[in-house]
Amino acid sequence: MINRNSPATIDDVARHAGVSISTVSRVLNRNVPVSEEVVAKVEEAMRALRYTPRAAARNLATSRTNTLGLLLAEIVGDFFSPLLSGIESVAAQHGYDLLISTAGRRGPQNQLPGPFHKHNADGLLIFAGSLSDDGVRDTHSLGVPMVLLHQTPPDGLPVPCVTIENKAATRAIVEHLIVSHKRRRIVFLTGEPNNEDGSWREMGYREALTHHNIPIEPALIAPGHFDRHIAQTSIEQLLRDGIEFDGVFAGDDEAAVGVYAALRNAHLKIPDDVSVVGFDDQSLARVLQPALTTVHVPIDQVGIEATRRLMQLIQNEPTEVLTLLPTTLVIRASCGCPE
Amino acid sequence: MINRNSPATIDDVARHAGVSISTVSRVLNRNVPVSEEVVAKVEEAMRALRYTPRAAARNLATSRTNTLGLLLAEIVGDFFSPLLSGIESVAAQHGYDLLISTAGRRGPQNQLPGPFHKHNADGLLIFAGSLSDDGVRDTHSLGVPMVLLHQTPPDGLPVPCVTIENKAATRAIVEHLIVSHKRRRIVFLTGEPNNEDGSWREMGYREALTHHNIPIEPALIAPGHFDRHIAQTSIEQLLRDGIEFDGVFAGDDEAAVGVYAALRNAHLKIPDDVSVVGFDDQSLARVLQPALTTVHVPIDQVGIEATRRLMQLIQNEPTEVLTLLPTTLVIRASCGCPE
DNA sequence: AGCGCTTCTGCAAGCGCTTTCATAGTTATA
DNA sequence: TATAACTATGAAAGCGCTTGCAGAAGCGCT
Repeated sequence: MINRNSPATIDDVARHAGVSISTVSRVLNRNVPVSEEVVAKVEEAMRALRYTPRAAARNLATSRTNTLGLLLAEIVGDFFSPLLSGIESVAAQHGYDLLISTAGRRGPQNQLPGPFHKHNADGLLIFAGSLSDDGVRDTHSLGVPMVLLHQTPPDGLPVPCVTIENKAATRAIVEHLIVSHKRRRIVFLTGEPNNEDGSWREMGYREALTHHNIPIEPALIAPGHFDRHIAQTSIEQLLRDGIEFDGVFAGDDEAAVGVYAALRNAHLKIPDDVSVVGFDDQSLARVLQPALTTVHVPIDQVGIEATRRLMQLIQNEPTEVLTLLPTTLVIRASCGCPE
Repeated sequence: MINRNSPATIDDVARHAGVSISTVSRVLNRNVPVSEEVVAKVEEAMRALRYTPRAAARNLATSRTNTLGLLLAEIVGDFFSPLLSGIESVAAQHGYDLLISTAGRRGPQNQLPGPFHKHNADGLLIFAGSLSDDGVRDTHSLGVPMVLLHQTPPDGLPVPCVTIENKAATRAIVEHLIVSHKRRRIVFLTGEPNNEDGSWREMGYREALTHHNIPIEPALIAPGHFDRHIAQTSIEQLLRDGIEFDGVFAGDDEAAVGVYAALRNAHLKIPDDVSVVGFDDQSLARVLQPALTTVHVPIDQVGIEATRRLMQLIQNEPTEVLTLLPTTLVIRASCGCPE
């Protein structure tokens, strides 16, 4: 075997097999008939030379990258693995690779990060909080196929968006507290200011209260930011301020952990003294004692659906602009129901 | 603005700025002096045409991809986010993008998956369970820079490996059970058969027992596979078989969740009746009641160190073959210590 | 003015592949 | 048997960028 320094190219294979490079290319792509005999020869040559085509060259020639870009705010939490695994599976199914990048702690960017500059990925998946409205507008105007996750496009731009049903589920879980457990003073822990999921959940909360003629009390609305420490601090503050409450909608499960801690430190019993509910149905919801009543979010489906939409976009097929995935109530014990 | 269908190329920029494409390239790369005046003209042109260079063309010309490949068995669990976030941060620092692929449920592969075929990434990070020993040998012989995570290379191949200290930490936590809590019949839940972390932990367990003259009882060693359901089933089986024990090393925190569930169902008190300890210090360790005594694993550091090693390899700098990251005992309440 | 330097810029040759077009070889049809 | 109609293959022109080489200025010297 001729072990040259640099890896084999299509030329080497062609020479070894005694055919032209066009033929090798055709064996590689199988888009045009090639005789059995030649295929065998070429494949043998490829094996002998340990040939693998170089992606860059194909990309340049075809002006396609077979790569999807995933842009995230940051890589954290229970959320992330199922989302990514959903995305990866669909991308792989379609023969696409996945390039990942984060906006990091700098917050939403106006510019796409380097890896995703135009034509370095065939399409983009943009997760909430990673690209500003201006950035979305800009990228869209460049004609890059993209879909937004957990974030709606600005100005009604026709950019597909995949997210989950927040409002009705929140309303349902809060009404469960009101109707089944006779709670009247229910704390609402907010998401971060610009978080759309959080805003919708707050609307659901308000609807539930209003529908049952319970006045909305600003003192019961405190920051949670989907963070256990912030949530814990908020609850401790309410307790210290002597504000009474008999229920808590934590914003999400992660925040519920903080609520549990604050309540435990104050020697308050869940659910006897206070009902607590979360949102997301993360794997820790089952682990908490008492088990957390929450809303199940099909986060892997978000990844799957978003990637499907993106594939359609790339293939110029029509696709829905808004995909709202259903969420479902998961009653466990923290609301007061028997386990 | 001339809005042609296809995006601007370096030629368009050169024409617009009245210079040659070489000059544009040099402005792009800043590797050769270019006069201020020309730089300004070119940058203006790039802005006007919304030019962004095409990665494929650069890659082809330079025969570098500026991309790192990350190969995983599957994307699951608490493990994954910090690992990836560590990797991503170092890669980004060095100007590298991250391409992700999973071996999926098919288990370790002999072949690299498509995206990573030679020269489609400048280097590879291979996580335990994603590439077989043959695959590692093969890829290494191709001269692809690579580092292994949580997996040692076969045949003492000089492939850098980054993993964590398992044995001493396991021995320490088991000895803690023996010495501080007078446990004598300690269950060991294993990892999956070929998991190296699991094997080292088992050695640490055996050492601890032997050192304290406690006979090793095969009946106390059962499968845990770092999975809460398998762990729960194993504990339930032991209980059903009437095998007595006063302590459990669960293998990892995830398995500890299953142990908690089994014990709770059997109305056994942790830590009064049985001490339970885990490994990893996942975020749920603090959430369990009682809080889980475990071993802290710096998983983000594994990602960071591995990526650093890979960068050194790519730059032909010398690098360590084995990096063993330290783990530390985290005493909480599940062993019997006061919280 | 002429010389050698140094700086900056342009020319042109690739990088490794795909793909159009033309051609040689085969088979079917009249 | 001549002709049309395919079929499998090859030649060659790109895809958009980098970079070695050479040439053109500009500079300080002699």
